[in-house]
Amino acid sequence: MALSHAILAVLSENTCSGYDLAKQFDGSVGFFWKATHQQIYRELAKLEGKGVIESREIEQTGRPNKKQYSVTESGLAMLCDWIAQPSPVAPTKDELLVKLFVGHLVPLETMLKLMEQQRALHQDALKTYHQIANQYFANPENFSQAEHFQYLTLRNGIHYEQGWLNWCEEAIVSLKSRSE
Amino acid sequence: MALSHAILAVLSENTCSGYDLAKQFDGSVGFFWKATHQQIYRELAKLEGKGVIESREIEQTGRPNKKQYSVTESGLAMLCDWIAQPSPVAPTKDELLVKLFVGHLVPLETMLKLMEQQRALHQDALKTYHQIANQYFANPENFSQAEHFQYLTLRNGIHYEQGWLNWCEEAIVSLKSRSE
DNA sequence: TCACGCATGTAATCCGTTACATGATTCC
DNA sequence: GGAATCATGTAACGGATTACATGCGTGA
Repeated sequence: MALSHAILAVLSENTCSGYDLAKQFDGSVGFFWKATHQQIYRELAKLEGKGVIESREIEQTGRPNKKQYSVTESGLAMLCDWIAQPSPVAPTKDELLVKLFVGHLVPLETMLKLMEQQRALHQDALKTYHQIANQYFANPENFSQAEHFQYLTLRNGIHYEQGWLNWCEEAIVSLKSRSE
Repeated sequence: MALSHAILAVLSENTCSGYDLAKQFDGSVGFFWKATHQQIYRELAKLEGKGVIESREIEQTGRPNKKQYSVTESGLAMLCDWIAQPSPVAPTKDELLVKLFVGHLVPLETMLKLMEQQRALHQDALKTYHQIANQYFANPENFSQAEHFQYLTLRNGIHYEQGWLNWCEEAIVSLKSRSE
């Protein structure tokens, strides 16, 4: 159910095509909600059927025409209703932790290698987030309200990645010290 | 694909029934991989078909008989192979962050209420994790290898929840200060 | 007596993933 | 000439969710 709301959310910011949406779900919003273009096109058709979004064909020269979607009044009402509902904590599904849970089944080096790979991935992610912060959110004094909210989601990502990095460090040290 | 591996992982620790598995996926392992009993029964049937697990009927008096599953040699090999493969970072899907992303659409109080609810949920989770640490992992010196690995997954949960709490604090303060 | 725990399952629906498909333009 | 970008979709499959279904035993 939540993909539909995520699409409404993105469309409420800037009306755009399925293709444009797919790109946003592979950056910005994609940091906390992923979707492929196939999911998006299917969902757009459904949402238009319900009347919460509407489309108009945009003629283009040189490139294929596109359908630009926008949120209707009833769609916006639906979105705001949804926002106000309490949200449960997002359940985690983490493959690495499943592996670690039975880490004693493989050589310690194998497990250490996995952990170091994971650490590198989280380092990259953190670096990306810091770059975004410097590029788009350099001066918090001048934020619009919308920017302020988006900045808070970025801060979440930074806390999250930093937390993972701290844990990776701790766990790697702990595994190494135990092997001696 | 990963549910099958998670089931193999749990079964490799202690051979048990679908019902018992379902309970574990609603505690311990469930902290990083959720599954309902329907998913589990379906997957068990598939895994038995492939020959990576096998079952034997346990007669019981007073309560329904149960099928006890255990991992076969080929199943264990498959599990160890899987563990050694590199794992990508688990993608996050977080409803609250989608809401926050378009938080300017609703009154600030609504958003603040959501954030405070979320903070309370993460406080509870952190408390639970600390209790588990005190109950089951009180003296790290005497850990078996298996316990050590499981302790590391618990430490991950603690880092994760603490990170979220820190962010909630920061975000709530930031939202409140901006409203003045 | 009524709810809860034990134990297993079917059925329907929905969501997510992967592959396939088309066709123009632009950049190297 | 070939790859990448823009733009939209179909088809098939598999994973996840929710509801429905059964039936015995135990304890409040």
